[in-house]
Amino acid sequence: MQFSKSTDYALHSLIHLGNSERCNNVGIKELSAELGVSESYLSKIMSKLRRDGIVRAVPGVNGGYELARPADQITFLDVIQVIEGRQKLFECSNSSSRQHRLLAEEGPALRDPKRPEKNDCLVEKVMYGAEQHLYQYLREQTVQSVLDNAFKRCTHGANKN
Amino acid sequence: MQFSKSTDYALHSLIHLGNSERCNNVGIKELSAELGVSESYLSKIMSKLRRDGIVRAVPGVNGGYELARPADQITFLDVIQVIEGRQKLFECSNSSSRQHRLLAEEGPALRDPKRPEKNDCLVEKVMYGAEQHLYQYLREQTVQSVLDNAFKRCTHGANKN
DNA sequence: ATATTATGGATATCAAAGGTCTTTATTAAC
DNA sequence: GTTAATAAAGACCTTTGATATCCATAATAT
Ligand code: SF4
Ligand code: SF4
Repeated sequence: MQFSKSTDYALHSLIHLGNSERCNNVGIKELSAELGVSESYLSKIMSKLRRDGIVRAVPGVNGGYELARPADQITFLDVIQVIEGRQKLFECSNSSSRQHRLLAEEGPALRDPKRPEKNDCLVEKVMYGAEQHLYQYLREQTVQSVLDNAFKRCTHGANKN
Repeated sequence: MQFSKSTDYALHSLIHLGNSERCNNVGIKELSAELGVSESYLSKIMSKLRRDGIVRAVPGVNGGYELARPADQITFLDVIQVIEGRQKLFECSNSSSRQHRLLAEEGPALRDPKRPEKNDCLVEKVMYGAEQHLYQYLREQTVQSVLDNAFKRCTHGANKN
């Protein structure tokens, strides 16, 4: 249960793009040098980000990447979901076991009344809650907020001396 | 970014143990049949849980497993950390890159004053926050709470008809 | 003693992450 | 138009980790 290196790279790339908004179109060469990751591999990641509308890309001379929208509208959750995929945090593997009947079909009379037969699983419900808590937090963290904090600390440190 | 099947199995095993507190010592055979998982594999998982003090085990005739402490003191976080390990959700892979200097060493004068040079990384700080949010939620979810909910739903369904 | 049960190690299998290389398509500049 | 620069996409490889099985060993009740 850990985020992949690709997510790491994607986040750092976006932070660099956000910090280079002056001269648009940052090339893969620059990103690669900045992060210390091979151009080949990093370009794969950038392509993913482009397909998902996080960045724009233009090929050719003086081409490169730029953020597709303001940095304060690119959340950590956005990035993580692009790179890691949108699968659920927990996916039941054996819903046909005997266990299942106890936890998800307990009330044999509770079936028809109102709601049909949604996800009544109690374990999944807990895990779904965990997912939502995590996502809610990650939705509030943006590329811009990291840049702001870096800037804030910089000036604050300067003032202090 | 998904919990492993092992975590799934571990949780279901513990739920079953918690539900069978009457007749102590549930054998691996019973657990295996209940979950539909091979005895070999499941026993590995149970061993892990035992080494970490989640369950007790006794070998020999009429041996088996039982919860090592009350079900309301076994949290989802406990189980997840035993099975998935205690690694951090995000671990920086290239803290020697140029990027790093911008984000973690920005204030060149902020070094000595008070705190030495702790984890000043802004990205890790965000991810650590995510981890704490997730963990806090998972700490509140116990094996017992799942059982309670199952029981509650059962009786409620019975009353309704 | 013997049957039963958990433990630990060795090993096999498979999918995914991580990474490289080559070819193609697109653009700017000459 | 030609050319150089650049991103995109696909084929490939390697390493790692999850999943899973089997067997030999230790412990326990009868
Ligand atoms: S109770 Fe939920 S998690 Fe367990 S087997 Fe049924 S659906 Fe899956
Ligand atoms: S800024 Fe943080 S995450 Fe980025 S390279 Fe430095 S330590 Fe790692």
